[in-house]
Amino acid sequence: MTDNLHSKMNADDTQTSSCLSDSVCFALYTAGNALVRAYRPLLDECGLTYPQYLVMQALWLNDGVSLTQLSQATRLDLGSLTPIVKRLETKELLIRAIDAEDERKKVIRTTAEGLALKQEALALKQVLLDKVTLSEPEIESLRKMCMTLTLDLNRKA
Amino acid sequence: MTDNLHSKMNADDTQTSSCLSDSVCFALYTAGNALVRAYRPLLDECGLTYPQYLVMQALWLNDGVSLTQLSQATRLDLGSLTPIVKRLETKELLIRAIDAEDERKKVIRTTAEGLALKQEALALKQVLLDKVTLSEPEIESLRKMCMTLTLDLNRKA
DNA sequence: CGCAACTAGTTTGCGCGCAAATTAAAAGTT
DNA sequence: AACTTTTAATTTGCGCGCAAACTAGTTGCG
Repeated sequence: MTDNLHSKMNADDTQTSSCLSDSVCFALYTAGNALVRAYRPLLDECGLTYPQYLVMQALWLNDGVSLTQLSQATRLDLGSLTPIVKRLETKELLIRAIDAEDERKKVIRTTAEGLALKQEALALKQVLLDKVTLSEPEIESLRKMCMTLTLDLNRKA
Repeated sequence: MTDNLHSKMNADDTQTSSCLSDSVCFALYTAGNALVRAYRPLLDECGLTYPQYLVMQALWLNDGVSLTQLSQATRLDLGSLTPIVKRLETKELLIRAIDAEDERKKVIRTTAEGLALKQEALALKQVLLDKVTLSEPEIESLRKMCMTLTLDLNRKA
């Protein structure tokens, strides 16, 4: 095991508080980066980045939504989402139309080409899953704790 | 609870494999983003970004190392690290010297100013920790699973 | 010695992630 | 109807994260 930021904790770490808390931040940050990095070569085959993949997933579940709705579904910032969706439109995987009811809103709809990508893209999960040594209950527990953490950190108070 | 990408899973999710696997990716990615976002206003007081904070932490633990060693400690890419370290040098929190033994290597050393930041910066952890509703064992479990996942995903085979 | 192979670090290019400022349309107010 | 306020989306600026190309020392090997 190569030694990283937190693999060895000396005595005075207890002094500057638990050290656990920050260690988990480092671990989480690193795991997130590793995830996107691992997904990249797989998604390259589909011509997608990971955030773009998230957007397509959201649309496969729920098509014809506004940008704001898409932002809530993917938890991506609107300012991040606009260029991502534009790139997906350039790739002709979706279309951005103006909502007739409310001209501020856009209606995002997958194209046939975008829909066609669904089976291929969703199959990639298994490739990554096969590399992971965690058990299914552990993975589910990890997922739940990540979601709890996200909610906790997003809370204003 | 606002509905996001994976909070509702319909029947045919089981068809396109477990859906668990991908849900955990989404959760992990989102939690990582939430973490950095939550840290930002706190670290602003120290004039640091989260990756810059990681680098300083690594140096507080182990000063006078090469860029490559720093890359291993923080698990940050060398290409990411170079500009980060340069910015920290601009802020006069560290100094980049050339290793006399091997002129390819740089020796990164914290300044007095960089060291002075340690107590202030490490205290910020507690602020974030206070927002989190997970128990200490859960946090430790989360940390371990993230590290396992990182190792798994970085494995070549 | 001379030269190929390797290593440490930098640079480049692209796509985020997000805060802040901006634009334009809708809703509320008097 | 004329205004303020709110909302939806875009734009701008900056700092990553990383693959790929590059530069410049170092090592290995005949």
